[in-house]
Amino acid sequence: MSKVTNNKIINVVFMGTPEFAIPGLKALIANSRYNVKAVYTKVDKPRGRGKKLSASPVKILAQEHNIPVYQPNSLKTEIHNIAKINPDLIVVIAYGKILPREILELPRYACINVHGSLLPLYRGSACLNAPIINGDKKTGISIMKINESMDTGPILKQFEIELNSNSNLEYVHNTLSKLSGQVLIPTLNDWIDGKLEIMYQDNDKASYVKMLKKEDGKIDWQKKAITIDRLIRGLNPWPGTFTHINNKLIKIITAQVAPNSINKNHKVGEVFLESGHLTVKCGQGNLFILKLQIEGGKIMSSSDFISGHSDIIGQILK
RNA sequence: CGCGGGAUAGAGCAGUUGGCAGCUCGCCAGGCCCAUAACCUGGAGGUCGUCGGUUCGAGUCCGACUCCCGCAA
Repeated sequence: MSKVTNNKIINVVFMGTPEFAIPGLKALIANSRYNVKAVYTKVDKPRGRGKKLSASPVKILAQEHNIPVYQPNSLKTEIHNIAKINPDLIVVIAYGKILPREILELPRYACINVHGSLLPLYRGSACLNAPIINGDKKTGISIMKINESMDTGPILKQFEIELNSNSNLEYVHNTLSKLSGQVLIPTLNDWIDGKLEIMYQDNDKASYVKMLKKEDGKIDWQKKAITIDRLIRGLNPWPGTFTHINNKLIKIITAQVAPNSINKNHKVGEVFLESGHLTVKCGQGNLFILKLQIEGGKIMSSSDFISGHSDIIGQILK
């Protein structure tokens, strides 16, 4: 064990795909102790209208810095290539693929993952959404050593942020993403310099969140207003929450639980006006709809919507 | 060439078989009331996305283009 800080350049392979991984990759690129030798990201997929091929944010950033980009379908065929790169460290942020054991064993400072929840809570891919949907008071990021199963490895460090009744997915995503960019380098430094004690996860307290499907955003008006509001905050802007009126799709962008004082005789899912707000009766309580989006239209405030659709008052959403 | 919807007043929308450009909200001026996200009267605000075609006449029919959006990924 040496007390002298190791100033040797750390060769890094970075693996990541979406916007969430960008601050972390930027931090690595900007720091002179780390040398990003290669970037792994998911293959370009047809996205958007017209099904045009589009590159991941991580790929675009890597190319801007002339870092070699690899996009294999499976990492199993890449073991040889990564061994050739001979990284001291592999950093994984939202890559979207499982790393085979042989790769885990390659770098001497291991494979380190930044996960968007306070593990052992919310292992899995919907880790950003789950705390909001469940109404948690806090969430955060866990920087951990990857082992063979999903998000179960020992934790190097955790960083918390607070949530309140207005926190939405966009806030959690942006805040945690930015936070990961700030804390990644100090944590890696401590790890490499042997200053960290790793903490094993308590499997009894663990939970797993499945990958979100579009259908998860369908609003069930039978549920409590507060539950629906959490769902809306936890799923927007992506994958979004929606309902139907007259067989037309309406996305609910933002809402707010209405005061308890309203207690009129409406059916569940019925739309009515209350103090100028577009309001929906829920299984318990009422929900003010603040912003929505109709098929083919842009996001608009509910008051704008009412201007041209006053006939929806009294209709039932389903 | 993945499927589909749309562009009309500041905002949201309607506009039938081509025939004077409309509605709700907002805005401006005035009025009313103890009072209101209330009501009354008056007013401003449009090259109907762009270009071309058909027609005596096009928001409306035909063609091309630009932009926006839902599905799907």
